[in-house]
Formats: sequence, C-alpha cells, structure tokens
Amino acid sequence: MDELTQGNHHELDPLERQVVSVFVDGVRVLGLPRSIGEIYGLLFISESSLSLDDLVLRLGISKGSASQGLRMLKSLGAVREVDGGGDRRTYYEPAIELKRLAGGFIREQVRPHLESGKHKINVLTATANDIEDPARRKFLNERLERLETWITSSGRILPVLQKILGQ
Amino acid sequence: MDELTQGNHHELDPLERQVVSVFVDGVRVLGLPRSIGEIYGLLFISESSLSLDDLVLRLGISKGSASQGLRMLKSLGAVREVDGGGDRRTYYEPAIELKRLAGGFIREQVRPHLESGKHKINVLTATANDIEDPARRKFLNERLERLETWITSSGRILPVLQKILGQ
DNA sequence: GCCACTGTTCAATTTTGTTTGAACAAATCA
DNA sequence: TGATTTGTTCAAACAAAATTGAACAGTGGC
Repeated sequence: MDELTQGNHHELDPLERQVVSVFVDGVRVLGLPRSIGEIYGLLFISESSLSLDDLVLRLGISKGSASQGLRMLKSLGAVREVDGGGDRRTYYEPAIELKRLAGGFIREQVRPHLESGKHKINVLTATANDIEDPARRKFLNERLERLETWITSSGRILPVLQKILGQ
Repeated sequence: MDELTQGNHHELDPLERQVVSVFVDGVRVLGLPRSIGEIYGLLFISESSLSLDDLVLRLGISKGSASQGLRMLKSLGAVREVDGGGDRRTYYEPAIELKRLAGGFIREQVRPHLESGKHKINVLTATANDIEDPARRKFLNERLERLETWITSSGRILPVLQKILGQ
C-alpha cells in the first residue's frame, strides 16, 4: 500500500483528535451514537474525501460501525458520496452548511416524533370523552388540549429554525 | 391508610398509562431518562398534587428514582412544590406552560453545551495557528471558523424559540 | 431523648443502546 | 468461472446509563 495514493492511515494527530472529540460531544447532545460524531468529525477536518476503510483505519472502529454510521449520516444528509481516486471504493465528504444539517435532523429525528405524538393525543382525546365523571372529563380535556397546543407550537418553530440557521 | 385523604394508590388506569407513555416517549427525544417522563406525565394528568410516595406507589418506581427525578424536574422548572394536606410531605404540581418548560430545558441542557463548545473551539483555533503547513493551516482555520458560526447561529435561535413557545 | 417519618445518596444491579466481527451479498477483475 | 475487493447485516459482546434498595441524614412529635 502506497501512502501517496492511498492516503494517511496512521492514528489521528492531536488536533484531529480534539476536533473529533468536539463532534462526539456534539452528537451526544443530539442523542446520536458516538461513532456518528467520530466519522463526521474526521470528515470535517479532512481536506480530501475518505472511504469507508479510511475511516476504519484512522478511527480504529469496526467496518460494521463505519458502515452503519455512514448510512445514518447519509440519511441525515450530513455526508455525500463523491467519486474518489481511480479505485472502486465510495468516497465521502461532509455537508458543512448548518441549514442542511439541521434540516436533515429535523426531517429524520424531530418531525416523526411530532407526528406520532399528535396521533397519540388524538387517540387519547377520544378515550377521554368516554370518561363518566364530568369533572374528570373536563379536566382531562383541558390538559389534552394543552398538549395539542404544545405540539402545534413546536411544529411552528421548525420553519423558523431552518430560516435562522440558513444564514 | 384512608383513600379519601391519602389519595389513590392503585396502579394507573389505562388512560393514565397512555398519557404517561406519551411523556416517556417525549422525554426520550430530549435525551432525558424515562423516569422523568413517568413522573411528569403522572403529575400532568393528576388533578391534585402528589407527594414523592404517591409517585413511588402509583408508578411502581423506587424512592431513589422518584427523588432523583423530582430533583431534575425541579432544576428544569418543570414542577413546583406546593403545600399539600396536613402532613409534612412535600407535594408537587407540574408547570404546564410550554414557555417555562422550554426555558428550563434550554437553560439547563442546551446553553451549557453551547458555552463549552465555544470554548473548545477557541482552544482549537489557537492550536491550529501553530500548524506549519500554510495550506493545511488555512483549511483548518476555515473549518473552525465555520464551526464558530454554527455555534453563533444556534445561540441566536434560543430567544426566538422562547418567543414562539411563549404563546 | 427516642421513635417514626420523609427524603437523599450512592454502590450494586439491571436495562438499554452501541459496537464488534464473522458470515454474507454484490460487484469487478482476470 | 473463480478469486478478490467492497460494503452490509445481525447476533453476540460490550459499554454506558438508569434504576434499585439499603444505609443514612434531617425533622418533627411525644
């Protein structure tokens, strides 16, 4: 294997390690696995695109992790495939526009929960109307209505978010 | 023990279980432990305030969990203490204004991460300026600058969030 | 002062979620 | 066609995080 054409397969240098660790912390806040942060972080400070086994070799993670991590990053729109050197590997580059990253996260991780929440509350509201005791029924309806306004407000936020982040 | 004065210590009825499960799912999205969702959820559909051992008995969780969960909910401003019956227990009620809940979450869980992120990036930027290779240094500075704008944009969002949620 | 009650702490346990690695599929090459 | 390379899948191993429960501290009643 030739370093000039195959890239650098040593362990990370100290600066790279620090940057990766920033991303590892960052994705933990978002509730994503550490490997996602490692992979995205390394792509983020790498000038050239990297292949799956670049990631395996440089981060010291398994092929399985790298494969699953890249799949999730692709679904989030956080990495894109590029055609790399003359070989038949797939190479990856990070998407670095915050707007795009936030958009992917909202689409994949936030919206589905809001939708399913809205649905569950509708079911609950129907159930609550079968309650005998009128005082209890009234109370439950008030609370469930409030829950609904929470979801509505949250939904209103998302476009605003995307607008602000797109700058 | 008298049910009329001490409250209902049976297991949850189906509707209560469903509501609690909505909150359990909700807090998981936010990266908080399930017990937080259980406790807040039960308070949310309970007409009267509840004591620590009401929570223990009705949710079937340990005293330790209930105590730690209430501590976190207090720090988030998601519950408030009220003086209950004639006994010397502390009773709790949920805060149900989305504005307040979001504010607490942002203050306790979001801002600290943004701050520490900003700090780490400053450290990194200093390190990057020691890099010999000018091309590499330039690239790193560009990327770190971008990271900084991410944090800045994210910070700008928080007040907007609070404004929209406060309606 | 002693007992009963309420709530906290934290080491041990349990649960949940992530990573690994071996088996496999698909694609390319010779 | 068979050998090689690239990447995926998923059950098992592992790691991280939450929960338990027993010991403890504080408080009030008697």
